[in-house]
Amino acid sequence: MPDSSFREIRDLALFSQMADENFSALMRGAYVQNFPAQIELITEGDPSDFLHVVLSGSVDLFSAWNGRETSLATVRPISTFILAATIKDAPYLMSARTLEKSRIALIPSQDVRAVFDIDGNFARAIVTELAQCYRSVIKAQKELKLRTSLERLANYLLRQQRRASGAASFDLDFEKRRLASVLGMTAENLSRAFKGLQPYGLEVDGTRITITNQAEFERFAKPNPLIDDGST
Amino acid sequence: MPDSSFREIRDLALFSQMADENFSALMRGAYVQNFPAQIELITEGDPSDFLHVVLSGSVDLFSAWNGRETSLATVRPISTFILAATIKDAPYLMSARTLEKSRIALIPSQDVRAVFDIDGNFARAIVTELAQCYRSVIKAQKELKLRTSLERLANYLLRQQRRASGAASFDLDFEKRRLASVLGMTAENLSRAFKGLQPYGLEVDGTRITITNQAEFERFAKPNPLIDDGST
DNA sequence: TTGTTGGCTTGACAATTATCAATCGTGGGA
DNA sequence: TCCCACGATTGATAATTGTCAAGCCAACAA
Repeated sequence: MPDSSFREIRDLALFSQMADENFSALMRGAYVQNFPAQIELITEGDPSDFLHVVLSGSVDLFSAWNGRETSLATVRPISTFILAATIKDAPYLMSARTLEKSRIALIPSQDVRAVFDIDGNFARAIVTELAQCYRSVIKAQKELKLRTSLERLANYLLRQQRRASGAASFDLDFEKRRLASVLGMTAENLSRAFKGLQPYGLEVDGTRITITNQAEFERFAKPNPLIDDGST
Repeated sequence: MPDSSFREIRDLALFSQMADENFSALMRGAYVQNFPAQIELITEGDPSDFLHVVLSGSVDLFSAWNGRETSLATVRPISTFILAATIKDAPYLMSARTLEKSRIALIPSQDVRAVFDIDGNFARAIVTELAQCYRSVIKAQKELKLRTSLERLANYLLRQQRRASGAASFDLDFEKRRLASVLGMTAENLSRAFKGLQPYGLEVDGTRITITNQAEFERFAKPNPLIDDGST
């Protein structure tokens, strides 16, 4: 593994506090690989052989049942995914595929578990990470059960706006078909939802979003930190 | 705190491996309290002052937004809740209320965090617990996004049947109004969903459920371990 | 016993969301 | 340049789910 990747991973909160020798032990069995777009990295139900770290590009976590499919999350650099499966030595609950050309580090799960058992700092960092992940999913669950599709879209746009430094105009960061799946609706409905938000101060031009009436838009969306705040 | 409660808590996987002195430190600040039914124990948004342990009775975790409310989970003895908020020292994402008369142990969150920092075994046990919780929510999320209300009910009944030792007849363990909320539908729709499952081999008499045609019922429900298995 | 309460059910209707088919528009390859 | 592929959009329609109002029924208290 090249030193730069090594460094990037070490700087993650998950790995930054662990002992040098343990980090080295983890990296010994690890390797970095470049994947083209649209490659299925893992399949739900498979045993969790590797902890994955997205170094560049992006990855879609999704799941299928009975012929249907839904996107559950998008992983962007630099962060890990399927940590819980790795720790529990349990099968993946989600599949993963690259959305674009991506560089991914693979760390053998058994090494992660071994180091987890001997390195208290690593164990504590994992706790923080898992608690964060858990709370994110709870928020997603609340959003899905408490909001209509129009409200979910409106609040998603507000979150996206904040990520894009808060300006009235910003771009969607992935294709609408996938956004629809993430928000739990069909692509057709997403199209209509964009239309449905226009009376509340929204303009859409392709992938370009403009919130023309911030106050009115927020009055409709009713964002709530206990659902929409990414950090806490 | 009475010795018996002490013992029950110590036997939880979360606490069983930690050092005696650390467990004692945790218990020093803890106390047990009896609550009547329908008492709101915590409110979402409040700071997480205590880790809660349900010793007897049962607790409903729910959330509200914009006048709507939904049940997210039910906690039964003996287990903890709001562990993630306690660890992260972040506000509760869910409210909690007793469903019946309940005995609950309260452990100051700051003590939990303090011991977490010094006891590696405790930290590791927390990881296991959080990973478990995380995977449970992911499964709930998949169920909600991939299944219709009829399918959710059918699979819920199969899970309930397994919990009740697998016999064809068994009882619902909570009122239908709450079941509806847990499954993400209205009480009226739940009523119709029960009717809608009759052609697939279901009989309902009040709270008494009988699956008259197990094979046909499962053919409809299509249970999947990656959504419906409680353990993994 | 009678009356009341609260949960459950039912029917009629409305809103939301999905499905299907067709069309539009853009960007890349021949 | 033209054509194709693919995602996005639109319209028509159907399925699903929610809302509102009324009625049913069992538990409970007076």
